[in-house]
Amino acid sequence: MRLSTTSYLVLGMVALRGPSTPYDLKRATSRSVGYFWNFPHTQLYSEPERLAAAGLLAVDLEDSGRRRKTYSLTAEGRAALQEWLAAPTAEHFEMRDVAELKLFFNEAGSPDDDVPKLAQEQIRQHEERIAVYEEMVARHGEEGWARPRMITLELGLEMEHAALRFWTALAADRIDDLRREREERDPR
Amino acid sequence: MRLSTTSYLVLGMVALRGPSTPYDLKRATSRSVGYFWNFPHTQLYSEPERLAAAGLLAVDLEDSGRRRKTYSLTAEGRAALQEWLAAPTAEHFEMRDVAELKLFFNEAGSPDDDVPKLAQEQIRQHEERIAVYEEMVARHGEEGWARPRMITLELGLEMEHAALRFWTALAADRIDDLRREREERDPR
DNA sequence: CCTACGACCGTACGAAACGTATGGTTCGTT
DNA sequence: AACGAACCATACGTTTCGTACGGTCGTAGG
Repeated sequence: MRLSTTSYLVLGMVALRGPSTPYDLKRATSRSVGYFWNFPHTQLYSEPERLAAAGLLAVDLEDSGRRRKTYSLTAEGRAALQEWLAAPTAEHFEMRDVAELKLFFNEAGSPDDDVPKLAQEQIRQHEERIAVYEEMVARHGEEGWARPRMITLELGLEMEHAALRFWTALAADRIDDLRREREERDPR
Repeated sequence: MRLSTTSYLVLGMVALRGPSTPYDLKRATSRSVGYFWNFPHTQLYSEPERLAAAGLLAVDLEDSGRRRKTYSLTAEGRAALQEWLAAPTAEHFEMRDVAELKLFFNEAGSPDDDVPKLAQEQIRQHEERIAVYEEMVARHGEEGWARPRMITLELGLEMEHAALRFWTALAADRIDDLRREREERDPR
């Protein structure tokens, strides 16, 4: 069976947390690995099933109430995970940034300049995300998270600051442009 | 009909370039907007068809040889694009970074430390991408590309540098760690 | 010319991912 | 005990994905 990156995400999560239900994974991923590997939560129900069918996870199902399924790592699962971790990674990260797209197409048809609004909102987004990350750094620092997991927050922060710098500078530029235009129309 | 971001990407591209075939779009996007909105090239054959059916693009098909279809923007298409450009953008960018995932899961099961290799390769990737972007800045500067399109390159560069800084520092840290371990085992 | 070959171009198709919408479960409150 | 809010699980129709194949064109050598 063909394993996707999301498959390994599931294996990795179960490896880190021990036996987990899909909902456990959902909560755990939504505030960690979900930030740099985007996916819909329904994958966390279907994917473990596939992995169990392939013998990489073991299922333990509770037959009353919520009918929770608890998945745990098999030896094969652990081996597959390690193999993936050890394998070379040629991929560059992939991005999907609507705001940047809009910026790119900006004067393609828009008579009025939508960029300042766009920049404003992006600045808000990135500041908010930075706050989230910093809060996590503080909290998990206390909790003594393992190094590799802490460190990914640093990368997140670097990226966010880069984006924030960009949109901030862009907004400033636009304001300068506008002032300059105004001065040209009506000098002094 | 429901328009996706990719739909607007197509509309935007046709708006910028004028009448285009899917293959034109493929070449044009692969070295520009494709860097911050990832998608498979087959979309550039199916999506314009959908847009044409919705009246947002007009088709002109050549009936011999390659049976090329040339799409151009209709008034409705232009209106849809402008509406989208003017609409507020709440989204934060989305990322998919395999390397970061591997870093996150690192000691989850790996007896040997795969991080230095991982970092090494990521450094290579990002340096390469930076070179590509800088080459584009130089070339398109001469060609007099419009401002908004030039400026997205800046964001790309900011992001790449952020990632590069991160992986470089990480690699340096690891080397320090290893030296420290070695010294502890065999002081002096 | 004519043919062969490599690069260019287009699309079909099966598999996977997506995301919404729905319905059941649990728990705390009154 | 009845209710409501938050919690949890999944079904299902739609879209996206990516590979793999087949046709077309330029060109270079015969």
